[in-house]
Amino acid sequence: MLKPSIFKPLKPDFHSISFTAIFYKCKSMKQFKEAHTQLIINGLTHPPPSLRPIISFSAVDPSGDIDYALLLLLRTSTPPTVFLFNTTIRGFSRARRPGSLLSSVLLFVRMGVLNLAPNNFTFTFLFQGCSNCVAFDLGRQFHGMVIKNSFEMDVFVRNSIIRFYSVCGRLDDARWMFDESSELDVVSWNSLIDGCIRNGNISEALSLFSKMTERNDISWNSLLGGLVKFGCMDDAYRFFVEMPRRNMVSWVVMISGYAQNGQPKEALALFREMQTLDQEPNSAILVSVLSACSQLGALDHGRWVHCYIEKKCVRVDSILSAALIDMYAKCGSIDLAMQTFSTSRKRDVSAYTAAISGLAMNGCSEEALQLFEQMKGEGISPDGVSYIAVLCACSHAGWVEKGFHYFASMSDVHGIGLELDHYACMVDLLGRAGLLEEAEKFVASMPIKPDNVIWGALLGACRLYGNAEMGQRVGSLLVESDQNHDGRYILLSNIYAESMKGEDAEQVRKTMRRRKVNRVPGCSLIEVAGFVHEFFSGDRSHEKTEEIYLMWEEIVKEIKKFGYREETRAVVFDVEEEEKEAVIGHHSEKLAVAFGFLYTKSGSTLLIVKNIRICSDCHYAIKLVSKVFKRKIVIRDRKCFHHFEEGLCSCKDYW
DNA sequence: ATAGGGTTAG
Repeated sequence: MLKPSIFKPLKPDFHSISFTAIFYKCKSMKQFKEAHTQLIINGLTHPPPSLRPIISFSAVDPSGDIDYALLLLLRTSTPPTVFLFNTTIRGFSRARRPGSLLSSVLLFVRMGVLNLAPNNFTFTFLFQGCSNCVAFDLGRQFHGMVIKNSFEMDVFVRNSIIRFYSVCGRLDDARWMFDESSELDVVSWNSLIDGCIRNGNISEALSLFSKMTERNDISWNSLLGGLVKFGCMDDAYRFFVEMPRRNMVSWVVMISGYAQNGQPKEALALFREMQTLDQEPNSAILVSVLSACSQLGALDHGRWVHCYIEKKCVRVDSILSAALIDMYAKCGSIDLAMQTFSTSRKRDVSAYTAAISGLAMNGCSEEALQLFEQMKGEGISPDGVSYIAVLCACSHAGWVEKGFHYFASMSDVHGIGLELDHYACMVDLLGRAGLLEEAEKFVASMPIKPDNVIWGALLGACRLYGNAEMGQRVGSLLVESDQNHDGRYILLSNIYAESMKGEDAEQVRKTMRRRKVNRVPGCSLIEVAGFVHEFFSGDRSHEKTEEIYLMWEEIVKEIKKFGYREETRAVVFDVEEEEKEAVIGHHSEKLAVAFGFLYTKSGSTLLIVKNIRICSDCHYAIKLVSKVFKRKIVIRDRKCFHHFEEGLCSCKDYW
C-alpha cells in the first residue's frame, strides 16, 4: 500500500523539483503512476528532470512498464536527453517481446532526428537487443556505426559485440573482435568462452578458460552454465568439483542442469549433498528439485520439499507455486495439486496453467476447461503455454470442435502467436479422433513448416487407426528427416508388419540397425519408502528379482481366471524374435507392479512412471489387476496418465 | 545520473 506521507501535504507552491524528490522515493509502478497523477492534477507541466526517475523505473525495473516509459519519453515538453533515450532503448532491448527491437531502433532513429548523438551506452543497449532477437543484419549495421563513431575501443561496446556475434552463430567474427582488442577484461573472456560453447566448440572454450589469468566466481559459473546448456553434464560436474569456491548460483546451475537434461536422480543426489554441507537451498533450487521429482514421479520426495518450504517459510512466488502444482499433478495426485492451487495466495497465469495442464493430463478435461474459463473470468490473460494445456484437454477428451474454437480464439481474441506446439496439439486432436484426412490437410495448410513432432503425431494416429497407406507415406519421410529417433522406425515397422508386409517391416529394422540407432529401453520407476526403484524390460538386476518374478507369476495366474491372455500386437518390434516370448510377460511396468505389491501396504495406490508408451498388453493386464486385487494403480507414460481402478482406465482405452 | 559476463516454472 501507498504511504500517504509521501504525498501529503501538497503545498500551494509545490513545484516540479519537489516532484523529482517524490519520484525518487517511489518503489513500484503503482506508486509512480499515483505520483504522476498528482503531478498532472496539480497542473504542472512535464519538465524532463521530474520525469527522469519515472522513465528510468518504467523502462528498466522488472516490475516496470516499458510502454509507459515510451509514452512519457515522447511527450516531454522539452526534447529528452540522450540519457532518457538510452534508458528506454535498454528497456526495449531486454523486453523480449514481439516488436520490441523495432521500438529500440525507432528510438535510435528518433534520436538522429532530434540531433542527439548516440554514445557508447546507446550502442551497448542496442547490441543487447540485437543479441536477444538474433538480428544479425541489423547488428552488423550498428557495428558499422560504432566504427564510424569511434566507439569500438570502448570495452563495454566491444564486449556487447562479441556477445552479439556469438549468439548469431558468427564465432569467427566474435573471435576477430576479441583478438583485435587492445583492452580485454574478464567479461570479454567470459563472453567469448560462452560463445564457443554456444557454437559447439567445447574444446576451444576449455582451452581459453585454461589460458585465463583472472578467473572470478562468475567465470566459473558462466563456464558451468554454458556446458549445462549444451548438455555436457559430465564436463560441468568436473568443473563443479574443481572450482575453488561454489556459491548459490553454482548449485543452481548444476541442480537445474541435471533436472533439465533428463537426469533427475543426479539432481536429487546433488541436492542431498548440498544438504549434508548444511547449505540452505534457495527457491530456484527447490523449483529444480521439484521438477526432478515430477520427472521421477517421486511423490514422497516432492512432499518433503513442500513441507520444507512451509517449515522454513520460503516465499512461494509464482514459479515455485507452479512447480509444486506440477509436481503433484505429474505424480498422479491431482487432488493434492488442486489443493495446493486453491490454497496458494498468488494465483497468476503460471499457477493456473500448471493446474489446468495437471487436470488435462490426468484425464479431467471438463474441469480443466472450467478452470481455464475461471481464469479468464478473473481477468488473467492466458498465454501460449496455457493454450497448450487447453488444447491438450480437448485432445484427450476427443473434443474436436471445442479444440478448434479455442485454437481460433488464441490469435483472434488474445493475440497470441501460434507456435509449432499448438499445431502439434491440433494434429494430435484430429488424429486421436480418427480424422486422419483432416489432420493431413491441416498439416498441409500450416503457415509454418511442420517439424518432426507434427509428422510424428500424424504417424502415431495412423498406427492407432490402422491407416497403412498414410502411415507408410508419412513414416517413410519421417525416418529420413528424423534419423536418430528410434520411435519413428518402430512405428513404421509395426505399421508394415500389421498390414502383412513383413519384408518392408524387416527393411525398416535393417535401416535402423545400419544407422546404428539405439532403441531407448522401456523403463519404469516406482518410489517405495522414499527410494526410487528402476526396472527395465526383462530386468533381472534388482536384488529382489526372484521374489518379483514369482509375484508377477502369481498375479498372472489370478488375472487369467478373469480372461487375461497375453497379446503380442504391440510388441512386434519390441525385441529380437527369439527373445520375444520371454519378454512379453516382463515389460518394465509389470515388474514395477509386482515390486509394488511386495513392498507397499495393501490397498495403497501404486504410482509408476514409464519413459515410453504403455503397450496394450500391459494396459489390459493392469486393468484386470486393479479389478482382481482391488488396487488403484496409476501409470504415467510418455503421453498421458492411466488411472486404473476397478478394471477401468481413465484414458478410456484411448491413448 | 545509465553499462557488460552466471540461476528457477507452467
